[in-house]
Formats: sequence, structure tokens, C-alpha cells
Amino acid sequence: MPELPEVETVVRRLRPLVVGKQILEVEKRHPKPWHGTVDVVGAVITGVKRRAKVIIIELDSGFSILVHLKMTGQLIYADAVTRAGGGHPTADWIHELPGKHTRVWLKLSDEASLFFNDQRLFGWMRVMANDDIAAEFVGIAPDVIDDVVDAEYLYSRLQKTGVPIKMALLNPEIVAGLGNIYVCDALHLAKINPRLPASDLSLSEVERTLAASKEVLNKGIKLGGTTFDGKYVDVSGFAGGYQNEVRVYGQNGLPCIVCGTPIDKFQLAGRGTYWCPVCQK
DNA sequence: TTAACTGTTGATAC
DNA sequence: AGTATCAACAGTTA
Repeated sequence: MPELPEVETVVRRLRPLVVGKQILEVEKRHPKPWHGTVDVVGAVITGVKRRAKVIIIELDSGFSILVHLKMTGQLIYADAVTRAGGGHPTADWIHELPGKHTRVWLKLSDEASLFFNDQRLFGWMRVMANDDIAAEFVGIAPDVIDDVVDAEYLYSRLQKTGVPIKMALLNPEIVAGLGNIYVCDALHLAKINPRLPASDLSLSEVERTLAASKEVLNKGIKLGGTTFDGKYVDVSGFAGGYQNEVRVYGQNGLPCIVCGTPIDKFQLAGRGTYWCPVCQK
């Protein structure tokens, strides 16, 4: 999926496009992704925000639509002009709306539309009362890029587990926002071995790891996310830029940007893991 | 034909 | 209880 930078990019670009628009119709083109029975027709969108990897579309009715893109979800916005052309003619990937993988079509005022596309059907849209949202995130740690996540916080959490540091950083009960791409890059930047047991990291190693994690996520946000094969695109169908700046993810066999050693790939807890065997001893 | 995939949860076994 | 490994979700592509 979309990791934190991709979700944040969607939120930032969606907000000015849909705030103030009214939901006129919800067309469910596949029954699976839409959770909840609350009717949102007639509600006006008042805000768009993010928590962990969840998009929260706030309504004036006391409810919100939570959206999780999981692996292949997309939120695509189209106005009357775009729709008239069938899609985004100049975009990198989205040229047909609704498309083959459009699962939910929100028809908005001003002839605008918001499409939820999801090839693999893991994602969801969940209508919840605002009072119930906090319960949805019970047990989910703060975002890695949140100021409350400092080295002392992370060190104390990592001391409690012996799982490999990479898996600990991917665990949203420890910190939220990292996914497989950015965690591989963060550990390379921090020069930490992905297999190192979390509780073996010293405080200074945790400081390095956290600083690197914040740095790669913020760089991902700045570049508008990472796009491989068009699975993630922004709200207008455009690719991100981080894939051109990636440090190790998907780079197996290519020289390490620091020392030139070929990047290695192995499986860790079933996830492809990319690292430099020299820099990340 | 098989394996892999940017996420997450749950089952199972040690 | 903590940890490791699969499986599940489902579609597409190498």
C-alpha cells in the first residue's frame, strides 16, 4: 500500500478539492469495500485528515468516512471537465473513470466525483460516528513523524521486544506509518541491520534509526510518495517521485549508493528485505 | 505454473 | 507470554 507519505499526499491534495462539497449519491460498484449502514447522502465534507495510514473524511453530520487503501487502493478526484474527458487525459495512470477497479463512486456537488479504486479489494471505506473514531485507533501508536515519538519513547518500546528491528518498526502498535519500502530505506540510512533484535539497539542506535525514519518519510511526503506500476497515484492520477530517489528498496543486485556493494535481498518474516551487507553490519 | 506484491489480522505451534 | 511462520484477503504480473 500506500505508506504514510502516500496517504499524507492524498490527504493534502484531496482536502482543497472536496471540502465544502456535498455528497449527492454513493454508487457501490462492489459490495465488499463499503462498511457501515449509515447514509452519508446529503452530508457536506468539512475536512480531510490522516491518522496512521487511514484517511478520515469528516462530514457535517457528526460522522466521518474512514478510508484504508491497503495494498492497491486509490482515491481519485474528478471534476466535470475531467469526467467529460473520461478521466485525466494528462495524468500518468488514470485515464478512465469510473474504471475497471472502481469500487465506490461518490458523486459530489458541482458535478465532482470521488472514486475509490482498488484492484485487490483489501481496502475499505468505513462510515463511523465521530465519537467512535478514537476507539478505532486504540492500541495504534503515534506516527513516526509525530514529535511525541522521540528516541526515549522508541527506545523504551523497542526494549520490550526481541523481534528483528525491521519487524518492530513495521508494527503499528510500536510506531505507525512505516511500510516495507520506507523501513528498508530508513534502516539503510541509519546503517542498522534489519535482522538486529530490537532490544539489542543502543539508545544512540535508536536515535539514528528514528532520525532516519523521519527523514525518509518526510522526503517521501516532499516527493509526493512512491509509485510502482501505477498502483499508488495521487488524487489526480499522477505518480510520486520517491521511486527515483530510493536507497535500497527493489535495488537488489545494484550497487549500494554509499559503498558500491551489491544490494542484497532476503525474506524476513515473509517480507522482501533489501539491505547493504557492508553498510548495515 | 509459480511466486511475488507498498498492509493487516488471525490462527497455529513451539 | 513472546516469537516465528503461514494463511487469508484477491488480482495481476514476471
